[in-house]
Amino acid sequence: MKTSPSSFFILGMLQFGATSGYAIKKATDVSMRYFWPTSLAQIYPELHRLEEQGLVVRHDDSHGARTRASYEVTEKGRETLLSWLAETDEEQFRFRDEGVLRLYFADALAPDDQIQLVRRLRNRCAETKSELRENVIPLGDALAEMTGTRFPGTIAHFGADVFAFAEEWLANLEQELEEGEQSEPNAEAAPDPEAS
Amino acid sequence: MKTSPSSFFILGMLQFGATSGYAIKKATDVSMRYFWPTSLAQIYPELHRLEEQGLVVRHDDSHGARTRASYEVTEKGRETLLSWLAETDEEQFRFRDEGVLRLYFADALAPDDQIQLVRRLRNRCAETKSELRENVIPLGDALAEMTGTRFPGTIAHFGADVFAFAEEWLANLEQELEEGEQSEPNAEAAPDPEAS
DNA sequence: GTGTGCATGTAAGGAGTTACATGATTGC
DNA sequence: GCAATCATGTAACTCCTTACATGCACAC
Repeated sequence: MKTSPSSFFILGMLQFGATSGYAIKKATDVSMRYFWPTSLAQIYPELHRLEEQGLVVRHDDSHGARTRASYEVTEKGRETLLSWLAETDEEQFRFRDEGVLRLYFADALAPDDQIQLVRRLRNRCAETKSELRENVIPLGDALAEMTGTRFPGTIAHFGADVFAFAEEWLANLEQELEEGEQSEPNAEAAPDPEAS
Repeated sequence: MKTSPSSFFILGMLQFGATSGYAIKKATDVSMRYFWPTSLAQIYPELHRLEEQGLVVRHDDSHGARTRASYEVTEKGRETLLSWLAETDEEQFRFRDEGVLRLYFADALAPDDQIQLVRRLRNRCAETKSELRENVIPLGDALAEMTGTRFPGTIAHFGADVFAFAEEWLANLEQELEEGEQSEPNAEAAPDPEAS
């Protein structure tokens, strides 16, 4: 069984202080929802695999009749995580999004539907941006102030700013499409927003 | 068998003029590599499924002893594609990237290694941006001029601009980390670049 | 007493990848 | 003659999701 990015994700979350599978899921839903969504059905088997590999040890943390496991990262686990963090062969960005795929084929739509589609994509960017600004960034900033752990907040800022940029870009595209429709029904391809 | 985004991708590429599975793969490698990468092992079975569903018809286009299939989108296929394009329930953005995950856990690294990591991520953004500007955008622009099909070019511009933005953002972060390391070895969390 | 949240798991299946397997044609 | 490209597929495997299954604890 290979050690995949998901394994490192679990390992990293444990080192950040989440002790149980359930706790990892809770923490992820708040701060990593947009960057590394995960499910309990993936976390639990992964924890078992990490234990088999000796990267974590499992302690029993049951309260009365309610079972609870608490995991601890071993020295080997810490080393493994560190060497993964320092890996120098960064893979290519890949970014599979259904909305972008739709936009790619948008020439098949009527001009009005094209505008609708762009508007929906823009709204989606705006929602994600707002969610990050309102709920995730404050948490990240608080974490940085309390514990000095700053990168979770950095990621939240990064995401919010990128989504804000995408939102603006799509707003420009939307306006262009609207103008094209109004004034020149058979307009030729106008320059794209922020063309380089 | 459900009609997934990948099915629509194949369907859309056929309507754009790619006639065979191999041709779809070639076209994808050029223009959609960063947005919807795919493999032949996915394309061929998908084409068979689309045929079973009556969304495409297969013609034999063999040249002598070399077999070649040529697919044509049916009326039903066109309708299915259009109704997918016009769907109004846009799913949440999700964006799973190993590099971003590393950055999330970067607090575990020494300051110098943090800078190295950010630099690698920035370079990766820069490479993707350049590849899009130099190779993909010209193709998209040419397509728009020759056939009026403009959105493939729009996607290329969008991608290039977003990656350029991310590159700049990471450059700012890198500079901040460098300054923090030089002047204040025990610096508290500095404000993130372009903080909102 | 009932719903919400805590807590841990398994089963089934879809989506996507790499590796394997085969063979024709074209250009050097 | 040989390599690269055209062309089509299958097998095995990983990764990830949804749905299923179970049960405790606490607040209202």
